[in-house]
Formats: sequence, structure tokens, C-alpha cells
Amino acid sequence: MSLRHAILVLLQDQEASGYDLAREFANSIGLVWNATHQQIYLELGKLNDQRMVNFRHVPQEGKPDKKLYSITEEGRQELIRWLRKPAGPARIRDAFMVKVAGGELADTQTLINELELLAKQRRERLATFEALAKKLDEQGREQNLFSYLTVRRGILDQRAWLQWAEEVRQSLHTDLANASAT
Amino acid sequence: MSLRHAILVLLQDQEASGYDLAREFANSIGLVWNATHQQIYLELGKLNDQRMVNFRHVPQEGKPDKKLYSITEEGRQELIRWLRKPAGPARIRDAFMVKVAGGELADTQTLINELELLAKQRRERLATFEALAKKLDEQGREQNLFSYLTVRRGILDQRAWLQWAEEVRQSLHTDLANASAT
DNA sequence: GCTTCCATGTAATATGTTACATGATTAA
DNA sequence: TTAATCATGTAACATATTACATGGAAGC
Repeated sequence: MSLRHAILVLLQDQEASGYDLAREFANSIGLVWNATHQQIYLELGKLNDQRMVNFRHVPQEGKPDKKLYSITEEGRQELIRWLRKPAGPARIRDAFMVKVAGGELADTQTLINELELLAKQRRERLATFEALAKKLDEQGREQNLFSYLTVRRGILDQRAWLQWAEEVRQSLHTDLANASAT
Repeated sequence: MSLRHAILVLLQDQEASGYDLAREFANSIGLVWNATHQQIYLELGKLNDQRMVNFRHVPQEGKPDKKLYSITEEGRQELIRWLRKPAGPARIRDAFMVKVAGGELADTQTLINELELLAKQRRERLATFEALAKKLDEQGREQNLFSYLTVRRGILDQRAWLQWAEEVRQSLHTDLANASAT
């Protein structure tokens, strides 16, 4: 289980609310580990019970109060312990790819539409990551080495996916043309 | 939930035992969806209850008997229904990437070792996929279009990862050199 | 003698998802 | 007025992991 470790990694940089973390899981870090707010609030509760994080209440005007969590020394120790152990294999659940594999039974046009939608999302992500990489690079890579490498992974991943999507797009269009010619 | 759909996709090609499926999940299809044998046997049980698959006993000599499952017409219908619905977003749990993101607290040498291990696995996979792609290509891409596209995804994914790994390797070695120079 | 492959499963536990619940503020 | 953003949570349910269990055959 390493949702807790992903959270601890994020809290290492700065204190954050559950809501903040959920946003980060939906964006940057979400590329490598994802979690919904429900999971995050639950895990923050457990981490707090085990004194790996603590929080302070921050009342706000016009907005609901929030709890800002910070990592504790125990949390940091736990993180270091975990970092020393070999990481388990990456797990993925990519439903779209399962659809492609089962493409014979699928409607080609439906597949193309989904592909375009996903490609759009990937292009947006790519732009975000590229901007971030540029910023980190200007600030000096060495200072942000691990953030930089993480973002680079995001960039290379999006590019590879988009390149593949282009191949698929062409194949599916050819497929459509053949089908209508029949 | 689409473990069932991943299984149905695999059974579309040919009948298979739970054990066969587990192997496929560990290899080819495992790149996009993974599952352990426990999950698979459970799901096959449920699919059988719902008449989406059926099986025949195959006694073997020197080896335990096996159950060969096939997809039924109901199973095929369920698969078609699912293929029409938009796929959920891909979910990933990549512990190694979480480690990289938290790299400041990690031991650089440990990271390098893990990186090399993962790179080795990726290179092996790449070779497997490239061989498969070549074979499919020779048989005629159009005949195996969806298998071909799935394999291409595998290839591009491995290459992108390995390219990234090379960047990381160089950065980490520089990092080590700087640390020892201090 | 030890490990790996074949082949199937159950049980206990841990994780993750979906649905439900609240409520003010701001922008379209 | 409809939706989105901010912010937190609980409960029910579904899915996934880990540990346990069995046992012959083949290879080192």
C-alpha cells in the first residue's frame, strides 16, 4: 500500500489540505498514482492517528474552513523506510486499451471518437508538463532534480501515447474506408 | 469493473484455462490490465454463473486436469454493450515513480539499482513485442489490426520509458559524482 | 533436495469506488 | 438558474491482495 507514501511525498514539499492533495492527484502526480478525495481523507485520518502527519485548522471567509496537513518526523522516517524497499511492479487498468484489443467487436467510429477525446486530454497535459519543465529548467534543474525527472516522464509518456494515437487514427480511417467501399 | 471484459476479450480469440489467462495477464495484456490468478478464477466463476462463459473439463496426464473456458453468445453481447460505453480514465499505481518524485529523501544508489532492474525488464518486453509485431506484420496487419495496434502501444511505451530511464541514469550519476566530490 | 511449472481454488484482509450528504460563493 | 469551485466527510459496496492449501512432474 503506498497511497500513504504518495501523500507523504506531496506533503514533504509543503503543507496541504485534503482538497489540495486531491487536486494534485487529479493533475501532476495523478499520472503515476491516482486517488479520489474519499480515499485521501480516509488515509489522512489514518496517517494522523499514527502521528505521521498533523494538521492545523484554518478558518476562511466565504469558503469552508480547511485543515492544513504537514508531515511529521515519524512520517518522514516511514517514508525513508519505504523508499529503501523495492517498489512493487506498476499496476495499470487502462480500459481504453482493452477496448482496442477487443476492437473487432467494437464500432470503429466509436473507437475513433474516444481516441480523439483522449488525444485532446493528452495534448493538454503535454502542454502543461512542457511549461512546467521549462520553468523548472530555468530555475536550475539540479535544484528540482526529482520534480524535473517526474515531469520529464510525463512528457515522454504523453508524446509516446500521441504518436501511437496517430498510427491508430490512420489505421482506423483506412478501416472505415474499406468498410464503406464494401 | 472491466476485469470481466478483459477476460472476455481474451476468450474471444480462443478458449483458455484460468491458468492460461493468468499467464496472458502477466505478459501481453498485462501491459494494459493486470490481474492475479485468484482474481481470475473468481471472475471466471462469476462469468460462468451468469452464463457469459462456459467450460469443459480436460483431463491431462502427468498434469492436473484443467477447465477450458469459452465465451458464450451472452458473453459476446455483454462485451459489445461494454465496448459502446465510454471507457473510464486509465488508472495507474506506479510505486517506482512515486519514489522518484520523493527522490530527495531516497538513497541515490538504491534508486539507480532499481532503475537498472526495471530497465532490464522493459528491454526484455520490448524485444518480445518487437518480435510479435514483426510476426503480425508478416501475416498481414489488416488481418490482425487490433492485436497489431495493441502490440505497437507496448513497443512505443517501452521505448519511451527506456528513453526516460537513460535521462534519469545520467542525472543520478551526475548527482552521485557531485555528492562524493563534497 | 530445491525450485519451477502446471493447475485449481478458499479465506481474510486491505483498498478503492460510488452514492450520499452539506453548504456558501462565484461565474456563465 | 445552473454549474463549478471550495471543503469535508460517512456508508455501502465492489474489487484486489496476501496468505494459505494441495500435489504430481520435470529439471538442476
